[in-house]
Amino acid sequence: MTPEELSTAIRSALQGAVHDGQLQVDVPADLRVERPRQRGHGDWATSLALQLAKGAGMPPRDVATILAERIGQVPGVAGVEVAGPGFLNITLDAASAGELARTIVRAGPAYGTNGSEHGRCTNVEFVSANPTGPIHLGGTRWAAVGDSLARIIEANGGTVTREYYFNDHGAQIDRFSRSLLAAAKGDPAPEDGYAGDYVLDIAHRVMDREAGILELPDEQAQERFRAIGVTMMFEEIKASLHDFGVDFDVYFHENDLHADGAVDKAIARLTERGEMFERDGALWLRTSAYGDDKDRVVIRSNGEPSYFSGDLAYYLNKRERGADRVFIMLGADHHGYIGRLMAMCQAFGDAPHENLEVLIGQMVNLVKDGKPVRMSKRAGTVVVLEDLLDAVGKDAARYALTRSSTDSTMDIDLDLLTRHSNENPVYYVQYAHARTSNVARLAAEDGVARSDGFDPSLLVDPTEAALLATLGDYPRVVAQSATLREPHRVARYLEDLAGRFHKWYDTCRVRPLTVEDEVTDLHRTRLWLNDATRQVLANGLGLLGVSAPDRM
RNA sequence: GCCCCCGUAGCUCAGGGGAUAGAGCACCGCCCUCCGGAGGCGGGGGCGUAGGUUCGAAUCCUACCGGGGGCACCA
Repeated sequence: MTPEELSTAIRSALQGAVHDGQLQVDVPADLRVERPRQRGHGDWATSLALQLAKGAGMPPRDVATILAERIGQVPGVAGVEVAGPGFLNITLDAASAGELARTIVRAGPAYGTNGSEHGRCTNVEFVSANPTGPIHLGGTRWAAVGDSLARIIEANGGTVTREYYFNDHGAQIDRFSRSLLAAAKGDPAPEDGYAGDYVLDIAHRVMDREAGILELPDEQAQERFRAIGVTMMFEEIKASLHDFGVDFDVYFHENDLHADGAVDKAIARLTERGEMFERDGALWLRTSAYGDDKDRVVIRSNGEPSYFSGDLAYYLNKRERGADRVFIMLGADHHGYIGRLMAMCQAFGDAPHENLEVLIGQMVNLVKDGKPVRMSKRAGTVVVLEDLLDAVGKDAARYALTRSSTDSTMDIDLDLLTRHSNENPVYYVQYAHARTSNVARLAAEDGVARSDGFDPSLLVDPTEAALLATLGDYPRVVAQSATLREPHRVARYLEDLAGRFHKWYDTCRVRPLTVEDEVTDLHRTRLWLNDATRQVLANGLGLLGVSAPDRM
């Protein structure tokens, strides 16, 4: 029995009590069972009676008693107990609980998925780092989290477009190309330019590609450096993201919005809607009408479009390409941007926080010996995606960046990058998966086969009940991670599951102790449970973009 | 001044109102003649402060304290 099935059964029990006049309450829309923290409080618990007591005009324990009697009749429920102020603690019979192992194995990769996002197309824009250098830690965090979130929404049945906004239009590109030119000439980097070995590296590669580029007049040379250098940088970013397991469906160039008239179109649309106005020689969007602090310039008084103009066009473009919902993931240093983006959304006639969501992630700090380290090119403490990848590998890097909430600033310890340590919880989870693989392999050698027997009533060990209950939680974790946009919940869940598995493994053998011992249904049934665990670990790790190794 | 995020164990962090607040790491002590000890068992220690809402608050609200990040005709 899955927790969903149990919840449904409880709902029926409640409806029955209402129907028979035992209780006079509204049946709540959200009715669910929870895993009690304490052992001894049953397999599942609900505080339903406590919630209903007031409306029913009865003491909570009386409500609980009425419900307990009815829930106790549900097939598969071994016992119901009224506890404390009115909790209902429910124990399933082993057979009913154990059936879940077979359900999971049969569902395979589909276990935990659902259709709640079916028919909805979400455009997820993340990373979007400027092509003026490698991806820093902040962008790396978004790469991991954004890709996971995309996977999770897909697991909820949604269609996702992963999108990278490639900012190749404005002043920072000029600074980058001037920096390349300066580096090529052996001059120091411009005041407001970019420094670092990678600039010199790109400059050299541009010169290799285009011999004689330095013979050109500065202006033309700079333009060549821009065109070639930006493309090279872009390819590098793409390649390192790929190595990180993140591939975008669309790399969108800001330049195109300006070149193909998309900006003009967006402005025309907003003008039609009466949202634009002129002041001081500039063209403005009246974002203050929709909650923004102030109005925002779209075309500057010098005739140049502002950065914001690209956002207008880009949003419209995404919607016209079929996105029902647009996610934009930004660093905390951009939180001040939310107001104008939401106002823009509304100005287009869309629903803010429905058609558009801005997800803010806090910063990543570099730490050494518990002390913050400023990222400094001179000190060699700039850490980029490749550094993290080289140091700990894709799995550990992605896991570490995904396992905590994006609401918290994150510290990355510099020592981790040099120590190659096994402290990462990812190994705990991966090891559990490797163990399940090992057990399955050895069981097969011993002639233990799932197909020969399955008797879930044999799964009576407390560690088996705990493992089963945790396995049953997985679908809700996937659903909740999606609705809250919080991939870290999957990671935390996997750590819990891995722990339950390790404890079970320590207590319950899947294979006979020796070759002389007979293979029984207990062994076979436990193999089902082992394989179910393996499946869920693999499914969950997949959502994080982390591999599920058979050996470590 | 205004806005956003955070403050939970020595450290890094989970805990979207529920029972005795958890995990990893670190520290101490144990556990395979038995599926991989990258494991398991036990121990010490914690919700920034003060109010409020609630049968019940780490969780919701308010104020304050502390830390981080923002408040451009820059991108």
